[in-house]
Amino acid sequence: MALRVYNTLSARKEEFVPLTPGEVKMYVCGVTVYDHSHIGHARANVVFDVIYRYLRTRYAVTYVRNYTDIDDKIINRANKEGVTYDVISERYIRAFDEDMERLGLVKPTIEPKATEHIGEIIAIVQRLIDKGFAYPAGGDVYFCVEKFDSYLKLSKRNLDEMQAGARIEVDERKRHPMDFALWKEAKPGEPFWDSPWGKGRPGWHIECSAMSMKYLGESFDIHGGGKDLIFPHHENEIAQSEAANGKPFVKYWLHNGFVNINAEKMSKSLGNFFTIKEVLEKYDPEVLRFFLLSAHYRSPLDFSDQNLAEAGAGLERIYSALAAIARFDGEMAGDDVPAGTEAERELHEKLGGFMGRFEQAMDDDFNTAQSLGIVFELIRAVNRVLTEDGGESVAARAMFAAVRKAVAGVGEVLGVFTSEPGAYLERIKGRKVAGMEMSAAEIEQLIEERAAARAAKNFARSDEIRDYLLSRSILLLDGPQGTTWKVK
RNA sequence: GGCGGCGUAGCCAAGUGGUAAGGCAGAGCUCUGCAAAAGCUCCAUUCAGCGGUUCAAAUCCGCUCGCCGCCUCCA
Repeated sequence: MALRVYNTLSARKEEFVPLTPGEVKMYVCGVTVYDHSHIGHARANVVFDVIYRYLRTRYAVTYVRNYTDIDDKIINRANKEGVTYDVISERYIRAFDEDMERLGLVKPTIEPKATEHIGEIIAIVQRLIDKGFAYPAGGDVYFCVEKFDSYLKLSKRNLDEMQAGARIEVDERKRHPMDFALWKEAKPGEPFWDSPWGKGRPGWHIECSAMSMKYLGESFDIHGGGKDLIFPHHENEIAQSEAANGKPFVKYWLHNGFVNINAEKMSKSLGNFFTIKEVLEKYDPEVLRFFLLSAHYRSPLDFSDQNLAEAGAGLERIYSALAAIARFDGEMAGDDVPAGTEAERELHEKLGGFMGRFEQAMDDDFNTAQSLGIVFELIRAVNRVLTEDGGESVAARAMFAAVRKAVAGVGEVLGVFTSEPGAYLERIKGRKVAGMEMSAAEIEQLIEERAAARAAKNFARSDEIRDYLLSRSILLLDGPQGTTWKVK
């Protein structure tokens, strides 16, 4: 089945056909590095990480994700701290890289920095001036939006209406209020690069045009970012790039939805944001990732403790099942092992359609929420075989091996289920225990005491211990191999 | 004011013309000394509301209500 993606430019789902068969060139706007990244950044980056991972299974993908390492906010922060701009940008590039690594993102093919492409930026600005799309004004250079006919085709607005609602301070040197800066003259004390228009630095949007053009060419397949970048950032990128090159810039524009807090957008200006660092102190990175993929990437996603806890419960259910089948070291035996019981037949059926259904979900505009539902269905079938038949049969063992392989395959695309199941469960347990007043050793000791009481049929004492532990959120699980415990 | 999106069970969330996935929570049963976990069964005659198109609509169209986003830096 063919991959279909929602293209912001056409405002609908389209079949994905790369410009060059077999190859995909993809650019995603990274972060402006002036502070720690928050959950909204986590979502955008995880979403495009999954898109990249999925595309990789079918195409030779070149994935570029930039760092915008020169900008007003970086300069402001540097001034506040009394350091140079690059101290700030380097610090937060490291912080971003750390966050992304913890969230299990694969590295893009290329991670260029704006400041390393000043020459390319100047060349484009010059070309735009030569072609009459831009004009110098003082030490600034502006892009002339009226010269670019299809301006606002991505955000689907029109210039006149924009003016009516605009609250921007109009610079006298601009010919049209919506003209935007390609190059900004350096004020005293600001970092600068030499240019034909004097000392200055790039405007906000031009760096993405320069870097995408350099690494992916004048026309490429996919450009991504958060919904809030549609205007003005991506709109202006289109204007600059298409005016300079005289050809279509990007074929498919993909935009992810916001992370909300109480149904409101998480943002710096509202002050209602959580940094990735803070959240990872409380939740396992894989739980956060699982949560971010539990909704379709274009939908808004409400961030709350309850929702994170639910994601954690779901992920734990999957890992528990994987841990339960880990002890069966069955071999892959193909489809020819006859399934005996009804539960085995059900598992066989779920297993047979699994990868196809997963791909179908992902082919429909990267529907990760649906794909997780498919995983849960498989897991239930596994658990059923486990409880009803014990999972000892040759057929069951063979299917368990296939389940492990299938889940690993899905995990490779989604970037979850990548831990060894037992290790994951221990990790989660350890995280919960760390926040409690009881140590694991104390718990183990009480469990031993309870085992002795049970052996002596002293159920009153046995239950007393269990209730006591339960009051401390410790749940006991009696199994054939003895008693284990987990934190509620 | 302009443009855009969303509203599916107690909660989260798929489904965009063919008769409501999945998860969390909850109830009953099996298992168990009793529990827990797991499994099984149940849990939306209905998709914000009202009209319309259609053999058929949560899905298409119109209107109403509610929420949100962009138009200023933002993932």
